[in-house]
Amino acid sequence: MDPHLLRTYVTVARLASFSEAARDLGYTQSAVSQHIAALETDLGMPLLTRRPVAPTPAGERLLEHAGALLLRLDAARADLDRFAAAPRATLDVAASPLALTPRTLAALPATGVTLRGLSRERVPVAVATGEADAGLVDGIAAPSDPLRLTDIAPLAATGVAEEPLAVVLPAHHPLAGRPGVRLDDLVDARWLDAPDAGIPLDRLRAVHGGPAGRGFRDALRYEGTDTRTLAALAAAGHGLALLPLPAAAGVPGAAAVPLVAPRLVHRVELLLPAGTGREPTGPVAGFARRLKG
Amino acid sequence: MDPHLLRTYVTVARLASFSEAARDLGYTQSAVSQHIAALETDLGMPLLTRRPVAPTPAGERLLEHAGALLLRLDAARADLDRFAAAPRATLDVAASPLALTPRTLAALPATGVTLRGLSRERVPVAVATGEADAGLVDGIAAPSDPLRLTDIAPLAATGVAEEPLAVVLPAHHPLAGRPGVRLDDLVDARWLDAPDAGIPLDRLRAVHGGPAGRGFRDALRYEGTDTRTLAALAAAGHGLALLPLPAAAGVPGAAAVPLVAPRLVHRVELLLPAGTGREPTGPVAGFARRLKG
DNA sequence: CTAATTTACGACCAACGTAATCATT
DNA sequence: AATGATTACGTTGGTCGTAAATTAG
Repeated sequence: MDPHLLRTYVTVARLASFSEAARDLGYTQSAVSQHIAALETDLGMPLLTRRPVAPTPAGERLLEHAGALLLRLDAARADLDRFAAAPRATLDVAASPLALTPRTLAALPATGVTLRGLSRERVPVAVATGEADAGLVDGIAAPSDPLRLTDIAPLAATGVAEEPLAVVLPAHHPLAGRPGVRLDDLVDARWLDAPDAGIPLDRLRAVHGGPAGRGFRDALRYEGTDTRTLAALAAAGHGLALLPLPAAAGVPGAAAVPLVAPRLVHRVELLLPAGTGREPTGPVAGFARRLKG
Repeated sequence: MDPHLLRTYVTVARLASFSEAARDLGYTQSAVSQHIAALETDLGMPLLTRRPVAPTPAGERLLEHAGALLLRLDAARADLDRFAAAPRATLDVAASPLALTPRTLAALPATGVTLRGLSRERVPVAVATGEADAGLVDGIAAPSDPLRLTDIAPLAATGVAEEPLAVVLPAHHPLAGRPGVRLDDLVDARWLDAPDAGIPLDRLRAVHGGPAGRGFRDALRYEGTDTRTLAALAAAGHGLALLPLPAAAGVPGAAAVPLVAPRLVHRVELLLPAGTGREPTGPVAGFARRLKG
């Protein structure tokens, strides 16, 4: 269970080839073979089938563990490096698309900022591994409830914004004129599945019916990150979309109907590296202060 | 950042001595010294002060990471071992004290059960590291909200019981006759701090006022795990206690007043190792089925 | 037959122990 | 002075690369 062996293993599994992995890692193919053999001996079970190279069921299981493990390892090193490093003059912010509201954008310093748009899952990773100094993630939750983030490393999360949710539907939709809509009424509707631009459908199913929750069939899947495109798709009748009310309002040809039940909000949280140490300094501190204050 | 070095490091930090750590780990003191030196060189900063041996600020930070890392490592190995192991004939259940309700106890098989009482934090660890086949944890949460557990490894959590909460107070207390009580009314009261037997005070502060929440001063700290003792302390006027209503009722000399605001419940969850693999078999499966069904 | 993994073997490096040295109380 | 951490150094075991053997498509 040496991290080196694990890193080799995940690379082999990802590339589905010993030789490719060797090239990728700067090893010889023989070394890779020995790594895998060592792991399989250590754990007492085969992890990969050869020709074609694919993880066995046990190997699949190991992949989950190994990924998280290596991530934590990188996060730990990054955190310690950051601990000793000189205070930074610039600010790298990782943000999921819907986390960029007028309010969060206004809090960014005027100069020296790099803004990196990432998917929701990758924002905490970027902060933990030191690729970003701060993160902004969005998600849906009950009012004043924290977001459920996968905790890679100890990160401090602070809520910085909560806004109502709205369903975007074509202007001619029967529910378009209503002052509010219940999620129950839309279980059987066709939805747009846009995990990066909007709210992922499985989150909807989760907050609604639990894991066994059927419903919320997807009509069309949009893999981009542009909210306007998503709203346009909804306006064109390709399916319903769930967006924060401010983002949903003012789309031509579409109506934004606030979601009134269940009581959910769109929430944005600020992610900063860990906690027990001293307070952040420099641009990060200013950014955090403007967001919280 | 070799796990061996990390394990040595946490041991040295825990025992505050190179020689003691060496004895504990079966190394010579020289080897321990070299391990620490290697770590400090690798990370480029001192981690421990010598004479007395104590972690530096950076070392403190590393301790957090290292603990989680080593735990995950153990969990991964245990999970893989379990994957290959023959189906077990006995059942080891780890449970926090208040998770043992009549309902959960009734679901235990008649024979071949070992029940291990642990603190709330240690139950997930026991399941993840394979010390237990299943876990029962309790905590407070909003109705039908999952508990917030530290995720050591991928564990499947299922809610198995939710019951109202009640404040235990002396029979002569002014609020004793009331049909219900609000937490707001009790912020300034003296509370019993019994993290293992009852609800920890910081959880109360967290659900109430957030991290800065003052109030809920502790009058007496009880470190045992016996709920009857806790109730007796409350009856004797040593402070208030928060318990699940069934556990709080029927205590001589004490009144149990249901908590009506905020809307919180005492929740018990069943913890099973990971998910993506096949379904559990043997006694674990029966236990889980009886609890869920 | 060809492409790719495994095995054999030798060189090198890293890890540990013994023992001497150094530092702190 | 005594306790305890560090440094020096020799031995051992493990890791990697080269190259030959083997296997599967």
